[in-house]
Amino acid sequence: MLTADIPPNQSIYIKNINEKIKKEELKRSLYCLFSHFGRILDVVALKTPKLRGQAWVVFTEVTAASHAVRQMQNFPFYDKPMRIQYAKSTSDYVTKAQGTFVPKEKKMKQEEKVERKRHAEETQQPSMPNGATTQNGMHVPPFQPSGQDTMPPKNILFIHNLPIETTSMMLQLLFEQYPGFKEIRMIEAKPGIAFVEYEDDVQSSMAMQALQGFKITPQNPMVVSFAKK
DNA sequence: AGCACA
Repeated sequence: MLTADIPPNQSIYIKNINEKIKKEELKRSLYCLFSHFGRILDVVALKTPKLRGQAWVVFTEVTAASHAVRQMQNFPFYDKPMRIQYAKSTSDYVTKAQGTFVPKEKKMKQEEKVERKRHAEETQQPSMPNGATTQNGMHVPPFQPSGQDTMPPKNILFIHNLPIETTSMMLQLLFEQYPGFKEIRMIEAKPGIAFVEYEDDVQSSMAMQALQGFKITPQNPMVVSFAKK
């Protein structure tokens, strides 16, 4: 089946994942990397011979999955570009929630198409060019694909739009929550910006996703990008 | 390349 022919699904299927990454770390990383697209219900990764190097991320909303498929396509993840498609079937997590779950042995023949809900979900979504507001009322700035046509991933983040009274201690409290944190660098002569260094670019990406748009004061959503060379 | 949920 042609990739483009797979109908939209709230679960995405990711392949070409670096197989050296341990399952639990992989799941955590995927969760961090994708959580800003929407609420994630489940992340599935198996290391069996047939399923290694692949994973599924289950969102609550098809539109979140659509954005993830487009914006994270080819994102360099542990040194390999992710290849993302919609999943071919509905996650057990959601069929269980819907009460339509069919246990493994029985689904030899799953012919009875559950097409009912399809068209309602395919309605094209305006692809948040100016950011979006989430269910909990938080404003999320537009996500800049950080791999391909903008800045390449880097272990150092560039932060701007900080309130001028920001101190490196304040930033440290925020950024040290994410693994691989090394240091904050600020320049006296240039208030409102900072550099944050992580051990590698996967870890810096996680922090970027997590803190993108974070407001130290209500007026200043911070803007996080990869530092230039 | 490979589409699962133990």
